[in-house]
Amino acid sequence: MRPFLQSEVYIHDMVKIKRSSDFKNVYRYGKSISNQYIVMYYLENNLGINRVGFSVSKKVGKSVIRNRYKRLLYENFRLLDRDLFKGYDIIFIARNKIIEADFYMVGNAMRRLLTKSSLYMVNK
RNA sequence: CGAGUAAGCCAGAUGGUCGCGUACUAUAUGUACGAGGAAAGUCCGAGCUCCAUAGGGCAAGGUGCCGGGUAAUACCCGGUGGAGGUGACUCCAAGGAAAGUGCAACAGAGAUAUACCGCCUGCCACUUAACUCGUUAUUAACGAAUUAAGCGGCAGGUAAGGGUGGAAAGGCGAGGUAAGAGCUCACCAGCAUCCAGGCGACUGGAAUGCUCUGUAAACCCCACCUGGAGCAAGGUAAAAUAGGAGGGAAUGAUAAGUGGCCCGCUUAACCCUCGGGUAAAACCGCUAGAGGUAUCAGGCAACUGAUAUCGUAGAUAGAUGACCAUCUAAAACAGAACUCGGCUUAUAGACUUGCUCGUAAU
RNA sequence: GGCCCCGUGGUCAAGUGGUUAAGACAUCGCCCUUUCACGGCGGUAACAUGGGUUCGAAUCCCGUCGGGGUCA
Repeated sequence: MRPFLQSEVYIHDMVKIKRSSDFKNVYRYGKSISNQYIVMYYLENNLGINRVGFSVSKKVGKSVIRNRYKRLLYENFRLLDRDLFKGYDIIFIARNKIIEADFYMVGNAMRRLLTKSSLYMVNK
């Protein structure tokens, strides 16, 4: 795994998972949790920061649709990231039913998953 | 006013808060720029890169009225012919079936030539009728010959008519004939030759000759075009047990490049020497290009030329989003991935212009 | 992103212009059996889609849609 120095990390920067091996690692060893719109995988990474990846299957729609829901997932995660415990790799996978949801419904679904997985600092 | 037809244009805007990619700098509360008309399908054509500076032959594939435009095209423009529409106008893979081969199910007598029915002629047999002759005889009977009609058979002529079929030997009329037939004639249709016009497709005209099924998005013939692969090409640095560099041997046989085959070309192996520890990433290619806009000139037009002016994405888990306010309600199809020219397909709503037809008024 | 292949009943599939689209499994009904299975008889059910060529198209040509493979 690539060395990642602590000094490069800014507090509110979003770090994305880019390597195929990282994705496979999370899928293989991480825990999964889901609801009707989203599937979430998460795994401790011992880096002190959160890294996030998004995946939208071709079955969801054409490229415009897929890009839009990736952005909606990204934007919602960006708004929630500051209230999360740090040190996890998280992957969100959109399910087919997500095309029925708008921005707020995606955000609520994501918040419920993060609360259920105890990553969300509710009391802050 | 209504209906229609053709062409063009836009593809939410403005403001605020948070956020993303690239470039730059004075390095931070920074500045600038940041998806489409189809970015799509990947159907054509090119640039570019590698393989011979892309070579020869066969095969295979594509295009297919004519002329022009273009880097090129299967695209575009103008024309010809055909089809549709009252019209504006639209559509057409539109060479050759008279070079040859194949196929044409079922139906039908017969499918590229036929003779089933029918019509006509001749011969034979039978029946009937008429008339004549002979024998017996009162009418009448029998026999023979001739003629006519009918039915049947045989031989021949015919392609008018029948009914099938997508298609049946050019159409229709008259003459003609035993019956018929382009057999002959008039008109019409088509083909060949000729003359005139046009760069040409083709158009017009007279005479002579001829009458030919369809199918080439069946094989084929003719004319023209096409070498293969694709930015995951390819290169730089780095690099192994498989990769690289240098030198030698060999010019046979083998393998690879070469992705239809053969020839040709290039490289490799076989030996010796050098150097070297990572597994999937980094960088280049990567955006200024057959570019856009305006004016003038040429051209019916597509387009071309000159001048001026503009600066316009470059990601690599892949950059444009979220929310609020106003515009009546912000919504259609849809996301660059090397680039460009076309085609095809998808598309809410809004706008502009030309033309045609109908109705009414003047 | 590039390149290529394939779509025939519920499933597997034959069919390369011509009569009603072959067959197997599955399914439905009847018979057989005390019942089930096996077996026998019969039925339902399809050329992805839109055009074109042709007298005639699952087949030939073009477009669209869907599915799959491959290339570092």
